[in-house]
Amino acid sequence: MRHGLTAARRRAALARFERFLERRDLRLTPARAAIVEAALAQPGHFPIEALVESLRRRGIRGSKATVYRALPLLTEAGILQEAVVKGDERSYEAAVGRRHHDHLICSGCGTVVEFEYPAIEILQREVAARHGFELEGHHLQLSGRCPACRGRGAGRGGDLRQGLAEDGS
Amino acid sequence: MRHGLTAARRRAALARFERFLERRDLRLTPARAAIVEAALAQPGHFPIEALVESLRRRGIRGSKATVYRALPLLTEAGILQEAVVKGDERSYEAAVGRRHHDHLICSGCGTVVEFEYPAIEILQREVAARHGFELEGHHLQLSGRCPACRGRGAGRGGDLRQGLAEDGS
DNA sequence: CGTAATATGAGACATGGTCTCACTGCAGCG
DNA sequence: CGCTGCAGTGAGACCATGTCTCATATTACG
Ligand SMILES: [Mn+2]
Ligand SMILES: [Mn+2]
Ligand SMILES: [Zn+2]
Ligand SMILES: [Zn+2]
Repeated sequence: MRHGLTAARRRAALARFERFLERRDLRLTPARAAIVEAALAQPGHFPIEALVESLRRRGIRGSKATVYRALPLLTEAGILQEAVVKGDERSYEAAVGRRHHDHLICSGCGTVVEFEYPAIEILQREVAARHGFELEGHHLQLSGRCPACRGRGAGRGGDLRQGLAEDGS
Repeated sequence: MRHGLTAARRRAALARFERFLERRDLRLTPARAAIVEAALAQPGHFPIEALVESLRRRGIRGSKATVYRALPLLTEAGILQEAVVKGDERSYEAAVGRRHHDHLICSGCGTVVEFEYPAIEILQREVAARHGFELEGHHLQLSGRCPACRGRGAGRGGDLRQGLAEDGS
């Protein structure tokens, strides 16, 4: 029933988005709806460019500008969340049926591991409170050498570019 | 004796850098030394561009390329540390006589508050270990509304960040 | 010195992301 | 039903940060 599930997810996301937009006096236009769908259809972590590409492939018009304009909305609506920041390019991931989590990245092969650690989240809120801040968000990204890369030790983070091992789904 | 102090700091940094470079079979060239000095002379958090600018102003030649090439070295040597990532631009800060810390940024006015919270650091190591990673570094950046901006309750009320309550499957 | 390895500098280049602006489609009005 | 006002859109010009190239300059060292 993999399909029924994603359909449900999509519906849920659209509903949520609609509510969000209404609160903001914005409209759920065809373009925005298409972006939501395409976003949810992306696998695991995806770079923005992939989303734009995807829209274009689906024949649906969708310009870079529109996508970039929509992203903050989707994020604030809780449909997407920023995932990994690698150098200059940010990647996102769906956030609808998922619990919040952060990322651990291998500096050797690029593998990304997700982790969920409530204790850390709590301490973050604690820190913010201690400074009188109202916490809105955070970005936590650990980096190190994965088991595999540690084994083959040696070569200075070599250049085994892109281990798209990811995880996603 | 503000001056004696910075001088000492500078000497310490240079010594440390030299040791580091030696271990790596690299040389402490005039350019690299100048960059170290200029870096330590920067105030608080500074964007890379400011460092380049500073070198140029001191009459010392120092090309963008050289600075960018040196930055990872200074960082690994523990003389600088990446500070805040705001949009596309990274800023650094001196790390010599300082303890490691992370940042809390106000989304309203941009104010940056530093905090040190050992418990979080420990948990991070815990997470890495749990996944068999050898932790090399991390980036933690909280964002929220500072006391001042909260008071002035200005716009942007909306988005109450999604809590942990979720689920959908 | 002489020579090879290393480092530097100026600027060309790549690239993610933002801005501009003409245009479109639709809600509200007469 | 035509207007009209305006949020929204799309194509691409534009911008800024950071990377690469390659000719030149230093350095180590026999
Ligand atoms: Mn993730
Ligand atoms: Mn700091
Ligand atoms: Zn790895
Ligand atoms: Zn503030």
